[in-house]
Amino acid sequence: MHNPSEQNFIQQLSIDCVIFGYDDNQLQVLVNKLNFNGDFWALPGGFVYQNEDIDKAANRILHERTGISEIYLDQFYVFGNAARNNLNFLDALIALNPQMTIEGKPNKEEYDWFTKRFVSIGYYALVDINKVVPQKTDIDESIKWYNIKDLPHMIIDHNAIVSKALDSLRLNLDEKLLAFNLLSETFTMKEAQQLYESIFDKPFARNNFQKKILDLNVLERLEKKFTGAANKAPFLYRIKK
Amino acid sequence: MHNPSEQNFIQQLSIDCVIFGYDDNQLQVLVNKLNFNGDFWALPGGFVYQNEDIDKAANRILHERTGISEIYLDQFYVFGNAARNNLNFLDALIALNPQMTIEGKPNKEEYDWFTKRFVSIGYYALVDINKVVPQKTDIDESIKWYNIKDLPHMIIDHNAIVSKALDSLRLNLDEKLLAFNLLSETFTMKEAQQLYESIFDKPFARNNFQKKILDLNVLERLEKKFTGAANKAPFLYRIKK
DNA sequence: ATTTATTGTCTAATTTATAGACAATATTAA
DNA sequence: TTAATATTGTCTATAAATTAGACAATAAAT
Repeated sequence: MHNPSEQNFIQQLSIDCVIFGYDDNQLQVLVNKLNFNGDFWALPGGFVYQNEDIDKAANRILHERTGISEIYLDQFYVFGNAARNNLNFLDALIALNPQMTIEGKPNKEEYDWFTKRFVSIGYYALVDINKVVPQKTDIDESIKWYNIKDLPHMIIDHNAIVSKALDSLRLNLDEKLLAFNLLSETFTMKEAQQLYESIFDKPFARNNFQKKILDLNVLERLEKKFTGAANKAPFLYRIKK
Repeated sequence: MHNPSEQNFIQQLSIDCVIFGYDDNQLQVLVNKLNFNGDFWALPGGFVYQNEDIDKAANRILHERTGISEIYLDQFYVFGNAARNNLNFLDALIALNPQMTIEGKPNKEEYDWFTKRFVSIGYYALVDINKVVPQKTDIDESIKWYNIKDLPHMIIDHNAIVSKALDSLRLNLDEKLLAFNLLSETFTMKEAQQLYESIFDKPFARNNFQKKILDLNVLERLEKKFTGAANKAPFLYRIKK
């Protein structure tokens, strides 16, 4: 990425994406570690070009980091406290990374651009974790899935952003049939139930969960899935076309 | 208001407020008519100072136009299409208001500031219409309550903003007990029911509505309200302290 | 053939929501 | 003074939805 202060972005406006996946019976969130000395973690984010819809910008950011698009993505909240800026983060970063400075001083334009107060629009995305190969950008040392219960401490308010995104996910899960975006194309009822249990962090009764999901009338039943386990094989389901 | 391009606002970011009231058995929205030649209506809105939380900015805007604060106010959506700007509106305004130009040209800084693409954060507020005396600012010719079913055609996407605000109001009405913000301090059950009916634009059964509301366990019953009508006098209620 | 763990589904019990009914009552009309 | 009228408050009956309990079906191991 080039110096954003030289690009045609809207100033002081950013987008932060909470990209949810599901693996290992747990909700996962895509987090990148910044490619600098020091342990700086951040949500995938970016800025909005002057001629770009904010939804398109969020899609672009999602595509950059996951290689996929046309995925469920929705804004959920705007984080706009006056004190919300990169000052502390950037000073810590520069202190640990003298190569960023010229004769001891950071690039002034870039520093000024970054350290202003930012209003950030939070988007959350739901992806099939098997379809995503997380992509580093040149500011990333790594980008990885983290169990939502075991996230690293991230910069600024990014941990709070994840928390708010989870609230929104829970609120909208049923109404917008969001859960199936997190599963593979075909799945068993047990997998769907475990996903619900991990999202809401509470158990569901098996018999009634199955009824509730089937009563949605959005799934079609496919062949059985023989797992080799010593019991009745479950059916596979997928969303009706 | 001074030329906003000379003030310390965040650029290209605005706030638009959908201020809901309730009167005449109908939801009402506060709309101002701009103090220029031509019929330009707009939602109360404004910009965010560099050192101001976005929630504080929304509160300030609300207070400017209604004289009240500490009222229910919440962000509900961000409107951020790339094509979202004041260009058409401002050109129409200038064409009808030659006094805005100097030697046929508008103030360039102000014009440039206003005609950029704006990302607008939508807030909705719920007020007791009896406590509000709508306040003109110096850009307003008038500011008035309009029946939500009979709003004027407003600038840019303000009519769509109201529509989205109403969706959010309906979604959150029960969960956050929002309705009582729209009523006077004391009210009858019938008034509460009529409010619900106007918000959802559908009838509620009287017996079950009363049960539902009382089962919320948030109201206390006061004395009867003698209206002079030839029938049993209804009780007054208010929110428990 | 028997055992085991899990799945799919049925029915019963409980809770919640909706509909119907009626007594209470503030005023008007007789 | 009494009856009529319109509306309010609340009760009960019915219907619908949710939750809990039960059991047959079955894939593989014993």
